[in-house]
Amino acid sequence: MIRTRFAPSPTGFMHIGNLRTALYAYLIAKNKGGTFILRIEDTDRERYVKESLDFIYKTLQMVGINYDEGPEREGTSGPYIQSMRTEIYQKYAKILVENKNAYYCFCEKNENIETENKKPHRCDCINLKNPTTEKPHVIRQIIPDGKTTFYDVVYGVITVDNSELENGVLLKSNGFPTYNFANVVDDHLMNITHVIRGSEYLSSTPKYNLLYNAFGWDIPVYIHLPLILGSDKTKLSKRNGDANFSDLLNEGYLPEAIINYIALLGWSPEESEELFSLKELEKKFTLTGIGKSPAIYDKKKLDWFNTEYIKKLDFDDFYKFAYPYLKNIKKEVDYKKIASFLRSRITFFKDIVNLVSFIDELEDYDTNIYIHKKMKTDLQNSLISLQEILIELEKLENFNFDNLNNIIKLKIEILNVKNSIVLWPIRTALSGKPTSFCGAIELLEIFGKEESIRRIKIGIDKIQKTL
RNA sequence: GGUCCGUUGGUCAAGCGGUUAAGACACCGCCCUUUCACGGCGGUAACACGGGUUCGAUUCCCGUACGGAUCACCA
Repeated sequence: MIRTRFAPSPTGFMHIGNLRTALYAYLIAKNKGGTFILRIEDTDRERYVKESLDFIYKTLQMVGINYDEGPEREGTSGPYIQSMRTEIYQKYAKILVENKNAYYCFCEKNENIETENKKPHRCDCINLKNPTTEKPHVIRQIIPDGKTTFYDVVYGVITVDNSELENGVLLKSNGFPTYNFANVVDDHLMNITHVIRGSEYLSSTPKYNLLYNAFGWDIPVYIHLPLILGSDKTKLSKRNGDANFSDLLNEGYLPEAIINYIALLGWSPEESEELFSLKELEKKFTLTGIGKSPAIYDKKKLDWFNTEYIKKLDFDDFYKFAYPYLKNIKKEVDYKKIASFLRSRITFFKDIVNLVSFIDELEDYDTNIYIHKKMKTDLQNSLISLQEILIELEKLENFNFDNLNNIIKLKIEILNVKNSIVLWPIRTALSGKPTSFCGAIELLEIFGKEESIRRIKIGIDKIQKTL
């Protein structure tokens, strides 16, 4: 039975990289009917940010990643918040001291870190005969001589010389465990079978193995995930594309689109299909599909997923999301009709604002937009079309699609011209824009008699002035 | 700087000794069409470099270059 966990620390926003780690851990468990656990690693009291816990819960909930065990959802090995387990870590740290796999250390905290010529911490505290534990101290791991080899599912066999490894702190002087230690203890106590985390932990993995060995515990399966980089190939940041879940939501991305996109950042399915719901991902996820080279986060593709998911929305949901933007239209128009035209034309719901702006206000426009090579229109024939159609519109009472369609078809026949020579000028006069979300007849219907005639007259007037 | 990891089109990526080197996004063109969009069809574009191994290397090995990670009483 597979048991995986997502173990975020509540120190900030839910970053896209973290979300992907959560997603993969979830998928790896669910693909095999396993258990997915959420564990909060809040052992750093200084960096603790209260709101970030909410971000974590809310994000997972919104994207549909439900944990089987975790805070508020206790399973067999809780509590799942590390700050509530400090005695456990202290107990296990003492066991290691008794084992001679750890020792009390009274060294000063290493504040100024030099990046060059760093030597792993080794100190004489290890030789102290009867350390007085009343004095401030930490407990450090003892790194034996030799080499450590481990296997990672995506990166393969990796060997590191132990001299590279530090006698790392296990228990801080304030009694809290460090990440490394709490992580190992909890993963064992919670029976985690597969450890899924970012590849930045690759180089500290040997220390974990040494810890497992010191306790005589089984080593879990390691699955390190390639990094996600920004557009400039450096670590994601505000400058190169940013990416935390709530920002993306605010920008107008749907949770389904975000999940689908990040699922494909570092993993590829066996078939070439790319549009997957969470449920489908659960079925299709494979360890062999995980790549090892870093992926660059590119919003262009996310945009595409978003337009796809918007198109997939059923009309009622689409309308629900579109309504806040549609209701800002002052003119009395048929929102649902407009919404139906918008469906395949937006990447974000906020795009509606610009697409629809001409409805309330006919902006001043250049008569050049009447001239369209492919539509075979120029100012002269546009003028004639508008003048001719105006006469008919003034006679027509009910501006419904069929009526409008009939008189326009008839007019086209009488004038004996290409459809577009009549339709393009109408569309242009009504919208005042080179493009619009629907065509001439639909616009006439939306605007109704009075406004349609007003705009066509403006168009006629403008063209006459230009000529 | 030490150690570890990576390198297929602009981006995501298949490939796992012999292929016309998939597919997706983006871009361009054509078709459809009353504009735009949707949809359909097509196109441009890649194996970082140098040595090996091999009958044959994108694929295996070794260097080089470039990129990244890590080296905290942070996770």
